[in-house]
Amino acid sequence: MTTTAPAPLPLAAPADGGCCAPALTQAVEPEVAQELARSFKALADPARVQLLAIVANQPGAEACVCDLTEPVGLSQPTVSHHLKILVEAGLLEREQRGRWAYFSLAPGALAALIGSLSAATQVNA
Amino acid sequence: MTTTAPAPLPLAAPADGGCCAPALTQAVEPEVAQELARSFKALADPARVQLLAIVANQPGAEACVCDLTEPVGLSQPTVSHHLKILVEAGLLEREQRGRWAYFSLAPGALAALIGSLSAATQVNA
DNA sequence: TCCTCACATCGAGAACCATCGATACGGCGA
DNA sequence: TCGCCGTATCGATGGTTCTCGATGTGAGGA
Repeated sequence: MTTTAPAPLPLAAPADGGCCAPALTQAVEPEVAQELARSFKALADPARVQLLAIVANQPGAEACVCDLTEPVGLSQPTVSHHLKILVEAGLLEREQRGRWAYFSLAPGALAALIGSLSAATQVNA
Repeated sequence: MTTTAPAPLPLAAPADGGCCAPALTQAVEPEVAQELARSFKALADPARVQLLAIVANQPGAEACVCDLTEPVGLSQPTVSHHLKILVEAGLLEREQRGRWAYFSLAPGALAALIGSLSAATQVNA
């Protein structure tokens, strides 16, 4: 499970810092940051953004690999590789139907990711 | 400007595809996808997510480099490097005050990014 | 004026990632 | 059963990025 729940985001205790401000030692748990970064890494490639958008805009919001190879202009193994990354990030879902593999948006995954990001960067002055 | 406006997201004309579905040739302009990926790449590192969260949670929502080096556990040049990437992505703003450099969240940048992502992946069946 | 401090830049080394051709796997029709 | 077709996996390669120590730069204070 890559897209973890938003979580309470526990703030670490502030320490009397150094030069200019007290500065809290941590704002988010390193694990949370790593999890967020892992999800964003899945979106950090133009091809994967395109794949996600194409799948979302397909009638029925699903597509098989043969529909995706041509639009992104990449070879079939490369597209398969990107799709695997998106599935592992929890952003896409894969369904084998006959000899075709259909990919669809994982419902709520993007919303959860956005929620976690918003929670982590919410200003509490 | 890295975080471009959400844009109308023009859908390309569908072409009679191959095996399973008609398949539109493109769902987002390659430029838009590249721009989105560029922004997400800035968030695709745990250190940068932590930096963003720490800055956001500082009193006044701003911090200088010396406040950030220790919490993320990286050397000062590395932190400076990450901060530069975040600034270039439009997520942070830098203000030189005396001999300290203060970093703060760029207002609206994250919201714009989320908006673009949502627009690109919105299902229009 | 000189020294100190905060930060940025440089150069190098290691790790990671995107991409491809070749190939393996599994379902389906003949 | 055999061959075909759609996908996934493998191995290699070139480019990117993360990280550090060393060094440069510019502002403040003595």
